[in-house]
Amino acid sequence: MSTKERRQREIAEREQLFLEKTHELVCQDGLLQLNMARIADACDYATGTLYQHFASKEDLLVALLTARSEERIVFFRRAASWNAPPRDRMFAFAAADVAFVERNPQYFRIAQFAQTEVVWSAASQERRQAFLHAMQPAGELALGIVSDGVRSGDLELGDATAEEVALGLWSIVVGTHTLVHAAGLLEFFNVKEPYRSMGRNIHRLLNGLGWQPLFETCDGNACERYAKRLMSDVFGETT
Amino acid sequence: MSTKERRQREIAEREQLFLEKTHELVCQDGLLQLNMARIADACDYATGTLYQHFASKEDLLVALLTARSEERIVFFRRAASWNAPPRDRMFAFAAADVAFVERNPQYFRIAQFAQTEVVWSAASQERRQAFLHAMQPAGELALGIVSDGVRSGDLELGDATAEEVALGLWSIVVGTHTLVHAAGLLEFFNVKEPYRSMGRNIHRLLNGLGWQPLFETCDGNACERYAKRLMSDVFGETT
DNA sequence: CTCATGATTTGAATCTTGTTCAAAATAGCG
DNA sequence: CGCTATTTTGAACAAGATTCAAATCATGAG
Repeated sequence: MSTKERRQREIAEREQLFLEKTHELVCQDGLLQLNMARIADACDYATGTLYQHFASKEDLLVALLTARSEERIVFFRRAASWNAPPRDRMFAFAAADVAFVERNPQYFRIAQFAQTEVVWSAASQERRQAFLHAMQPAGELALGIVSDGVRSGDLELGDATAEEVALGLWSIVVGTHTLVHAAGLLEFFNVKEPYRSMGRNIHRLLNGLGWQPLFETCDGNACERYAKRLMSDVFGETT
Repeated sequence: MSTKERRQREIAEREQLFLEKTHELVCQDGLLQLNMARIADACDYATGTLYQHFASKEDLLVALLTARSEERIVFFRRAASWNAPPRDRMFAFAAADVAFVERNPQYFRIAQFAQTEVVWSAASQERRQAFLHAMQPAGELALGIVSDGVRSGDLELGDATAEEVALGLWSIVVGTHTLVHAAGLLEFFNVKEPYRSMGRNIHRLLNGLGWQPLFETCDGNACERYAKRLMSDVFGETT
């Protein structure tokens, strides 16, 4: 039935609209002010209609995260497909998430909130699953870079697994985001330029893995230049 | 006035009671079920009385975190005062937080939730400040270990700062906690035994810093033995 | 001991916001 | 053009955070 298909499309479009407006509202007034009635209002629909798409507010938040994740994956993809040695691509991969979060500060806020037990467990199974699937390419890309490193002979895993290496970077990035976003925390502990420090610590971790070519972190200027070049080469003009 | 002092003490005691019962309720029924009326009820006080201590639910959560932080600091302190080379103490420091969180799974849940923008910004300035001050010893201990490393000649900072080194460990630990607590995430990405991987990655980071004596992470069994010994030596019997 | 006064406590009332569902509107179809 | 099924609506409901007027209690003077 073509009418059925049209209907399907209309519903999908409306869901997009809801998600986009929600994103707008969050950007505008913050997560704190977000409420279901306001979202429905902003889209000129009744609250009930909103609930035909999302089982709960939590569900909507996870869906929003999923929708916006494609954009995040674009950054990862760009880092992974950089024409550079695997070690640089691995570093770029971590930098990709910093670049993304810096351009989308509210994304991390929502992610942090949505992945909280209270919110996460209140979202529907399907939405959570959809989020994980949306993130899957990121995992695959990361593991791909590690295998490239092994294949090219730059990296010897020994007893480690590719997942372990990826987890190392991932946890540094997630942890740094978390600390950066906890207002007042890093200032209190006298940490300046956390992302710059993060970059150097990632270099150290990769050095510690023996991933060739090793990178000299003692020279602050060199680190600086490296980061600059990477950012312009990989995340340069587009978007 | 002695009566005034007694009153003061009584109020402080009541605040303790509120915090303890809240903690109990969270452990029992989870953060999701927590509500102000129930807390007041469980303590045989009216809701209004609860609000004389805490400006809001968020305020109470941050206060709870602060109260329980002393216990967390105990773990850090034990690691920092371990009779071992600075590098081992640094490693133990990170392990301390894992040991603490494993024994207090709900602490991290609350911390994660409370440090979310939504909750954190809804707590009062004073409570947030108090939390940061409660955490201060942890920062000082960490920096102390780094300086010990430098003083003993095991570590050369070069252009790095002690804060940067501490941030590296801190972000790995926080990041790993976060990933571990996001239900289903690590399973989905096929990561097994995240804390074990975290330990090895921390060794690699410290190796990458050139912090002597370097630790060979290629031998999985050696890592295992090291972690075992550390746990029993440092967090052995007590508590 | 008694009463006046101020501080504290109480819990019902209020307000906000997420969620539901009966009624109204709409669409599809013979 | 009706008839029926589906969708949309938004007022009603529920849950829980927060407030505040009234009640209670503590203190101290007379």
